Amino acid sequence: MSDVDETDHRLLALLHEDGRRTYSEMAGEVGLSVAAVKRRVDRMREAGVITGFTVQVDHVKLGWGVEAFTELRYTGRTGVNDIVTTATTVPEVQAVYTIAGDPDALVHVRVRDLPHLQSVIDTLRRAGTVTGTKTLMVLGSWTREG
Amino acid sequence: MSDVDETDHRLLALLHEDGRRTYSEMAGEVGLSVAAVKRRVDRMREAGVITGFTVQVDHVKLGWGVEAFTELRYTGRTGVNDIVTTATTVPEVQAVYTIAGDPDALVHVRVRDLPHLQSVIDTLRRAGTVTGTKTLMVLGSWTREG
DNA sequence: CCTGAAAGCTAGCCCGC
DNA sequence: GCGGGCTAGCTTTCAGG
Repeated sequence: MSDVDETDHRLLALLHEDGRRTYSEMAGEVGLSVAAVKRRVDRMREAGVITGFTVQVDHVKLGWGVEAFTELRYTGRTGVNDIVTTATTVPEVQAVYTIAGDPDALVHVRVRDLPHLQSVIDTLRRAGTVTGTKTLMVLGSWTREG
Repeated sequence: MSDVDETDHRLLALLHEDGRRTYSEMAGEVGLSVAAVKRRVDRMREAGVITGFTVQVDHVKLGWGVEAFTELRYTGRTGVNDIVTTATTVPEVQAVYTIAGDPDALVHVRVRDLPHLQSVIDTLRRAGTVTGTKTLMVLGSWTREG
């Protein structure tokens, strides 16, 4: 398995705060050489511990100010893949979580406004044999290190 | 407001795929000079459209293999801030969403195992005047660009 | 918005422990 | 296996046009 030591965790924490930090800056923080830091980061990418780097965006400033979670319930005949496949093809869907118990899935969506939300929910409702949905409107959110 | 044009959106999409992409690579993609790309990215950071850059991590490989959403319900006397403050001080909490209606909040947690999950839920339950919780265990997840 | 040059960074070596 | 130091080439940065 992946052998991630204390120094690796510190590097991950530094990259979590700022994914564009330079190797030389991190080297100074953890007390290693630039080459050693690069080797550790490369190794974590190779091992799949680091899956990538991304930009964090304020969606409200881009006009996508409405966020919601929709709980999905569907019949026993509907496979999990049907739901996930449909949901992932809807661009407004940010994430899909399959759940043990009730509901069967939780879908995180981000939309421009309420009519837009309604159309997305309608799309989800038509996926597979959905027996019911319940949508939780997000009023405010806090994300670690957002 | 923020004036984000088509080129800016293409830059955001490129950075979303790979937050460590170089300005020169993006310049080639959008057909601008390196300096022009840097100025646009700097401007978006300044405007708050870009809030930061971060690394994406496979938490399962780090031994945090259990993920769940906990719905919280609390009394009218409990302020939203009480819940959010408590939740954000719990390191296992990834995100807190305050919700319109029922439940009052949705908390995304990531833990090592089930006993660990139980202790986190107990902590949340003691926050403010929580009247009830319902935890949705995540079996599988898909995240856009995860 | 582009060009150009200096400073800084990255990526790949070799070497020692 | 781990680390450090080096260098060539690229990237970033900040003038100026």
